[in-house]
Amino acid sequence: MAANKVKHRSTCPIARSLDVLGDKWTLVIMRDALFFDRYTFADFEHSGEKIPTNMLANRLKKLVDLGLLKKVLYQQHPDRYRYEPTEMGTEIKPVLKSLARFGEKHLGGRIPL
Amino acid sequence: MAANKVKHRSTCPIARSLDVLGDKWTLVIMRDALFFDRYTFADFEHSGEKIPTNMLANRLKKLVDLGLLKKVLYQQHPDRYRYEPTEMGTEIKPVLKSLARFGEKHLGGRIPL
DNA sequence: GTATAGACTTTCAATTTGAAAGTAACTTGT
DNA sequence: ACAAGTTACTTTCAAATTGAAAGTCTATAC
Repeated sequence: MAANKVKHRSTCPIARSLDVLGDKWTLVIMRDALFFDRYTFADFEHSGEKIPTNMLANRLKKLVDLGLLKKVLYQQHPDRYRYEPTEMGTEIKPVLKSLARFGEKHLGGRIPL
Repeated sequence: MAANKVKHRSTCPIARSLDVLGDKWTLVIMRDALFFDRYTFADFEHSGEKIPTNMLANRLKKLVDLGLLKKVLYQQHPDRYRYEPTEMGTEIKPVLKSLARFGEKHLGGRIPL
């Protein structure tokens, strides 16, 4: 499922963004990658949001297919990869920032730590 | 389920926003209410995204409970209500705009019409 | 050879979603 | 008066998704 193979329900750019980002986990993973320097599977797994590992694996694969994250080899024997934001991935920041503003103002959210 | 009764998975404002907005339909409804002057059940139903009516009813209720939309009587005998954005509801606009930007740039989205 | 680590994958029950049909309250046309 | 239409849902139920838990795989360390 590459970015250009995603099925979109309409031509609306908002609906299209929601087709790929509109769920409970995808943007939380991007938050970790973009703002909290989390890169490995275990990093994301222990981010504090209790994402199930099968969901995490599924979403990481989706994000790589979409081109928002890329796998980078960081160790051999055994080969291990980190997930890093791509150029396109960094463009999710404005979405996360607007969500953060809304959450801070209306949902009592405070940045962890 | 009033806004202050929503269960949040963490204190992170991004995760909290996603707890209430992170699905396929919620923000599409806010898009219609905020940018396309759609107000009635039928308006939302026929917005072109083919939202099932049970999902629409469920999400409208949730959005009213959260305080992002309010029901306004627009006709009597039978009583009929329109859904209008609240002050708080208008603060979703930055989220929608950032999603629209991303969708336009990377997902081939164009505003319908 | 036993244990540990990291990164998943599998299994399966429970929850959510969506397609379709049904209900309810009232108005309009004949 | 009665049938048909309008608006706004609600119900039903099968299919898809989610999530908790356990299992797998590859390799190093002791």
